[in-house]
Amino acid sequence: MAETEKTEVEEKEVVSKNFIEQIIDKDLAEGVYDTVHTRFPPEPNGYLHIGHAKSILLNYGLAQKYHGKFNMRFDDTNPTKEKTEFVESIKKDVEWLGADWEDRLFFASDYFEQMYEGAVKLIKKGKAYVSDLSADEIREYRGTLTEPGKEDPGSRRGIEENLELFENMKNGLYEDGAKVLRARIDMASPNMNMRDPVIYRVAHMSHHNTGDKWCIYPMYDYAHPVEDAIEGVTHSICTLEFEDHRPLYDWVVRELEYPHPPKQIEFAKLYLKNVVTGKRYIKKLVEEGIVDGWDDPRLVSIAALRRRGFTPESIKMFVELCGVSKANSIAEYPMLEYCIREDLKLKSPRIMAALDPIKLVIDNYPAGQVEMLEVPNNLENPELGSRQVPFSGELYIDREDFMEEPPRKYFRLFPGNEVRLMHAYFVKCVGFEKDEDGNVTVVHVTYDPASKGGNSPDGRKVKGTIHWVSAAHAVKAEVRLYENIIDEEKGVYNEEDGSLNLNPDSLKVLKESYLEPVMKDVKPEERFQFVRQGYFCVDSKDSRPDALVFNRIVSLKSSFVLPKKEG
RNA sequence: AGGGCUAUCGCCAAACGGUAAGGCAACGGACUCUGACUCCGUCAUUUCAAGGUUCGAAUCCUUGUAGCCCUGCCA
Repeated sequence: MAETEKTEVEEKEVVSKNFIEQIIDKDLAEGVYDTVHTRFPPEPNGYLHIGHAKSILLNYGLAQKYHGKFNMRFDDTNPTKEKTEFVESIKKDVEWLGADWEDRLFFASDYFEQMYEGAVKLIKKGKAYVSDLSADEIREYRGTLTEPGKEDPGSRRGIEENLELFENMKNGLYEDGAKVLRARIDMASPNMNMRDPVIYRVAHMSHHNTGDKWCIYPMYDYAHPVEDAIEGVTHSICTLEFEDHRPLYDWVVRELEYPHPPKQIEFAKLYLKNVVTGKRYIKKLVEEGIVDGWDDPRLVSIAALRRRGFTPESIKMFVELCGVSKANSIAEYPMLEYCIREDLKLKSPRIMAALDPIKLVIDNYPAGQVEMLEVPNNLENPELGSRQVPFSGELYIDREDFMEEPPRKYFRLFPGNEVRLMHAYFVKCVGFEKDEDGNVTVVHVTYDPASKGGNSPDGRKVKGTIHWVSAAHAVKAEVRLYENIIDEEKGVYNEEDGSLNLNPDSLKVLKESYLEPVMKDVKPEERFQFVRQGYFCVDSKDSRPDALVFNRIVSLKSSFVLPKKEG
């Protein structure tokens, strides 16, 4: 006991901190901050996917770990892209993942007044000016990656005039695009973001939150640091592509003289190999009816993962396994599969199901007899209790558990072979029937009554144990099996036309599977292991009490591969 | 000489000048009433490359190379 405790402590010490935690530790130690306050700031312009889960869980996890706070904030500064529909779906997804923002749900648009005042302050300091340049002209004046930009004529305006013009912008005197407010920084900066970035634009458009109150809207680079500062965020965590924006972020908090300026830290996004996350691609799949909406179980939106049957715990395990760094990287899907198997292993009951059923007839079983067998729900977790399973002389088994001519090392049913019916009896194959197409329809066996419970008193062994359901008692269900929607051989994108390389077999629907009778009262989102088949989840969208639908979340690992048939 | 960032096993990722953790995957084997689980074993003499500093380098220096990001009135 003392021994194991010691090793556990040692193992804990080995767990190293990621680079963000190291920065936070340093900040705390040096007194830069005395608390940790993070936030998840999505723009409500689409559905969240697995990549967002990393950001959500990272930010929430840090707040928890350091006993700090985590805010939920919608970064809704561009009314042309945002919809209330998305704020609702995002809230649902974040909640489902378990990231609790308590009473701190915010909208950037709630700060429009303060942002406006901040802009006025910049103008008064001579740090911002109104520009008359068109979008095209601004681009021209900006210069290129190798040449410096030119001064904007508006830059020469006096403070009073800028103040007046900016107020006019706010009051709706100008058309969209006629004027912008620019920060005065450095038109010759090697960092393009510092070449007098636009910080306010005119847009006469209704906003999902503020309606028609405003016709000028702040740009991300100006708005974001202000939002963070207002909320008391300490560590503003974002993705790598914003590294070049950090000097601007720092410029804003400095010029606005916030007493406790937040700090931006960038980390690498989470990508999954052979997975589509691009909005326009998914939109196309939905429109073409290739997938059943944004929550199609083959997709990796949070809603899709939820519908497929992934648990929040498994997603959390996955992002933690992936780690946090600044190196662009692509995780492999089997890592996610590992996490859901690991999470469900002890949590979910294990039941028997014949997905692609064929009849098994026990020739010597007393006609009409039914035995009730007591079967544990999870051998590895006794807390899950047990259930009654009816056994009779006519069962369904899976088609793949019988072969007329077995290859070497095939342990299941074939003429003359004896196997165990799980939790029941030894049976020996004595024959089979085929239809006119040559498909096996019925397998005939005889059973050994002495082997009840699954072992023979004479000590003889069988190599195979197969699952079954009693035909007369079985519950019929639809079962959907999934593969990657992408053809993994070819990769995600077609090199010629940029289209997706789709896997035509990504969805396999089994209309007539048979499950144990306990399954008849199952609820949406309930999860089970179907013995030897994988983990399954009751579909929340299509399943009905009288027409059950199951999604396979993930198959079980298997080291068994059918040898190729010679010839 | 535009700027910024990154490079450690097939994939992720530690190591912070003291002699390459761990996980996923894979492969052996044991166990097994799930060909699952579990267990045991194998899997980087070498860290993008080449030089240099040092008793000692993945870590420091030099010079290269490769990849990602930046020229929205998007975020």
